[in-house]
Amino acid sequence: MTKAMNAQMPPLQSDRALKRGSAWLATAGLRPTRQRVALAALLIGDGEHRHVTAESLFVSVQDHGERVSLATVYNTLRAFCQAGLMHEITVDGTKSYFDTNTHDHPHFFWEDSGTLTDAPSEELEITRIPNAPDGAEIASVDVVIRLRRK
Amino acid sequence: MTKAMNAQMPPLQSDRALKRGSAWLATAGLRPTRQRVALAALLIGDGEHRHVTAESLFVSVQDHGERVSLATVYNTLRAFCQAGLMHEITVDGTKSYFDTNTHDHPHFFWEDSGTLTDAPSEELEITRIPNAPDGAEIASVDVVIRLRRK
DNA sequence: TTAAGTGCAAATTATTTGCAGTAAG
DNA sequence: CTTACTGCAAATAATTTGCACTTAA
Repeated sequence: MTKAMNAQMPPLQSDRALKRGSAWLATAGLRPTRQRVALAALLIGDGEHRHVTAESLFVSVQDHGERVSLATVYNTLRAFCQAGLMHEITVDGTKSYFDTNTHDHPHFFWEDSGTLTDAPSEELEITRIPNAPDGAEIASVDVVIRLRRK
Repeated sequence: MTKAMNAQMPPLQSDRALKRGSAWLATAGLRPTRQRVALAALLIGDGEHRHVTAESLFVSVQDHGERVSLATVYNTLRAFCQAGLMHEITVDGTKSYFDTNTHDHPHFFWEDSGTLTDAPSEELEITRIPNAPDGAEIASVDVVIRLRRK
């Protein structure tokens, strides 16, 4: 089956995953359409956090035999971000990454493969941060650790 | 004149600025063409560091009465980065920013205006950083402080 | 003289949007 | 029913590229 092909995005669309996906949508008041439930199940169906691009999620959903258009994947990811279910992360310039973990945390960016993963936030210690200039406040502090293969 | 219009990108193309620009190119072994010297003078002609996008630099150079095509601005910025004269910074997703300060330092990103400025690095204190996973080494640590107007 | 640089215009890539059809509440 | 969602195809936006022309060395 597609299980082996799918190491990076494996949550099967089991009943449990679908149920979790629907619940996740419900917390944000989003309509549980077939497409959204499928995407949600892939994203958080196994309880793990996940980093995807529109394209990678599109491939995943197809691997699972669901018909969802690429435009809908884009629109859905945008809807999830607006609803606060996900966060958009900018590291690459050419494409957008989306993270199901909405807490402020550092990332590893693997420059060779263009992969984004979580960095252990316990191992990051920022003891002082520049003050926001007058009239501004800090919205977020993005920390990206760029990695190159040794 | 254009001086007032040009608060963000003011280095006049004085002899001194042009000379500095040429010297800068020379340090990287880049051919001092008319276009490159003009762009270099705008970028580092007054000794200040600068954050530009291809588009903003294109507008600046035109304000100074120089004929340089947008494609050449793109190609030149890429050449400057490859030569190590500048650094590319990814914060926006839609466009690339280029910084004449090649030292690792934090940035403020003004979300409303899409402006990038330096944050005082003395005020940033990172006392611990996640180790690079096996087989990888840290290429850089990018810190972007996103600001919203209060 | 000759390899590198420049400038168009066309191509590419990621993403968004208009609009007619479909489905959730 | 009625309003939001979906899907296609066309539109955008930033950037790159092919190729004939120019210029620095």
